[in-house]
Amino acid sequence: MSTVILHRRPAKDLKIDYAKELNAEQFVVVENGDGHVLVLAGAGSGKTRTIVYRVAWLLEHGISPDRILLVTFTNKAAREMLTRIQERLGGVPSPIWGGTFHHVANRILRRYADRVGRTPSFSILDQEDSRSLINACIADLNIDTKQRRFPTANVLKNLISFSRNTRQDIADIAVEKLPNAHAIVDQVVGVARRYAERKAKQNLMDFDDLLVLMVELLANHADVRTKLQEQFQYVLVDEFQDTNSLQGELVRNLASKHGNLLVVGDDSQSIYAFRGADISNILQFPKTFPETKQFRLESNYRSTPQILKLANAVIRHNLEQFPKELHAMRPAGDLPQLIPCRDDGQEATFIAQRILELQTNGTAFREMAVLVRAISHTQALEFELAQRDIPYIVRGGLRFFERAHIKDVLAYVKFIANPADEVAWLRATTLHVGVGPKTAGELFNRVQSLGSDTDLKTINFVSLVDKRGMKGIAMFQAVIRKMLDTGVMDEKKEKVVYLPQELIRVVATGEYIDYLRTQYPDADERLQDLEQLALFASKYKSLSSFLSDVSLQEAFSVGAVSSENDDAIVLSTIHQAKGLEWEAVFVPRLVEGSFPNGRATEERNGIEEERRLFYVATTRAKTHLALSYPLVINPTGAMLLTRPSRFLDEIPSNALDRVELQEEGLGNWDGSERIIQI
DNA sequence: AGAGTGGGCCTTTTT
DNA sequence: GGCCCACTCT
Repeated sequence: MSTVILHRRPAKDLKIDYAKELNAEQFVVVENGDGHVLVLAGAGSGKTRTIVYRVAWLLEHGISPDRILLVTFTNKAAREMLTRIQERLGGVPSPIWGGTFHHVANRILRRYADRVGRTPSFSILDQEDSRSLINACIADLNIDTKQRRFPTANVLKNLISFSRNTRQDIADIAVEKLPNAHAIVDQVVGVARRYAERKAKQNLMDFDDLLVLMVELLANHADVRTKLQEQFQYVLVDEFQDTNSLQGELVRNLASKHGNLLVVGDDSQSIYAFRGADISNILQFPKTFPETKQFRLESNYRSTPQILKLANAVIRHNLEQFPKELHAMRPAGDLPQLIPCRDDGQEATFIAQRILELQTNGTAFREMAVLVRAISHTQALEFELAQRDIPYIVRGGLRFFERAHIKDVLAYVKFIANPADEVAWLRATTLHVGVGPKTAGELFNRVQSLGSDTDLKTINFVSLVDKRGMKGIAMFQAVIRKMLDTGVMDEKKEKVVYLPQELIRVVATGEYIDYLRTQYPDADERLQDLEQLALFASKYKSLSSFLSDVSLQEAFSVGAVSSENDDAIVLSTIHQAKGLEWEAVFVPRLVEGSFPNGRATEERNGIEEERRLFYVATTRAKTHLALSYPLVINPTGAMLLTRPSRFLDEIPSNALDRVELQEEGLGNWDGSERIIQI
């Protein structure tokens, strides 16, 4: 292990007075962040602040920005941190390597794609793309999906993904997770293999490939490994509790030359086990690196003591965790409320009224959030908010880049970027009348067999299909030709380059408009989305960086594109609320089956993860917290009686303010309840 | 045979 | 509200 000696400037040169701007716990970390460092940071303890100041400290001590790797859970978090650092230091000359694991891996893999069996123009599959490719593989292998209740592409995708992220054998995972596994395990393995082959052949990567191939790149190519290990003098990882085996391996590897690996996390907030997150990364860290310095951030600046008391009371029921105690630094506030409601409609009414009440008392809409276990739980509330003209933004669920029309247009663009991409081809061609999966697949194979060096412009697609598909394919080809016409030679006269914005324009101003109008009643709104897409694309000069960002940025959700600064309530899944905070937080639908989620309940350690989710949700609140549940829900038509969430039983009764809505009798609570007219 | 359409059914979380 | 499947049309 090599030791790095910093060239420390005298303290008077520093722009930031670290000791003054940080509390003692945080300052110790910033000052002693060299070597292997584990920071156990409770909710609201200034984790982000600590990382920001640590990076600023490194920069102020002469570390070059490009030698710092800052891995965060979302790209948004990385952007925010880098912005804050720049503000504090008045600009940073060259950029820091910051972003998600997938983002960083993508950036490196573009450079070394040939080492992992791809070319630099590889495309990235999102979950829907993977699903359709897996479906194609199932069809390829002539598997009878009906006879033995073969798992759907979605289930298979999750199995394959889980096995790769946890680095376990797909057959073992299948046996563990599928009821009838033994009869079909060979077929499952076959699909997984075929899927991998087709991705390689078509120059595609799914999200997991970014991590797997990155780890393989380091393992198998000593020159690349040496270069990267040399480069990254300091590696910092946020939300370490949610990293999986591959990600743990990746940072350990990258940091091994200089030995400066600082990880920050909170085991109580680990909520991604379903995607292979391995809590032992954080629990075993001190054992892996015996010289690890351990620090704790236990002062909570975010929430009132009442809110913390509630959160702590519930999380205490989890057995597997680091012992820790969060101290509230804020003065006392109101008790969190518990509101039983007749049904989800009344629950929505209550939340809407309470939102207006809070706003009247001076809390801005943007300072309020409704956090749900599943995005579908916002339905009744969305209806209510719309009726009352309360502005809201939905985070979670379908993202902007996953909407059908956006993906349609991007399919054309992806095909231009990577003509071997069959997924993109299938999507774009089958939009046309008379062209289905069969015609599209056969045509694709014919086009590919003409040779990869054949110019797309000169191939006549139409001559390769029979009558029925001709008209549609002719239209498709016309669009492709127009797109190819926008290409220009790059400065070095080596290859043709395309501007993403121009490619989008060609598609979105052509026959696709007619398709939209016949297909969707809200075609006009969708056309506006396409304009937003073109606007977003105008920031990019390179096709591959545009397409990478489209795939890897969690980005804005639907509707949030232009209203980033608007004053609106946030409706979000708890997963997407990670790391964020609001003055007022509502957690509705606290019934068994919804939260804790019914399926999670059956999984191993599922309840503990649900409880951590509850902990994350409640600790987002600064001042006001309202928990509610409907006594009846109406999912498909049949009324369903509910049972209140078990987490509510874990809260001491003196930690809650039980509210009775006075619209009709809601059962007999004791006389201590407050009554609210609704 | 393959494309298109209408009815029944379920709905976790994400890079 | 979206997805899968079965049925009908070309």
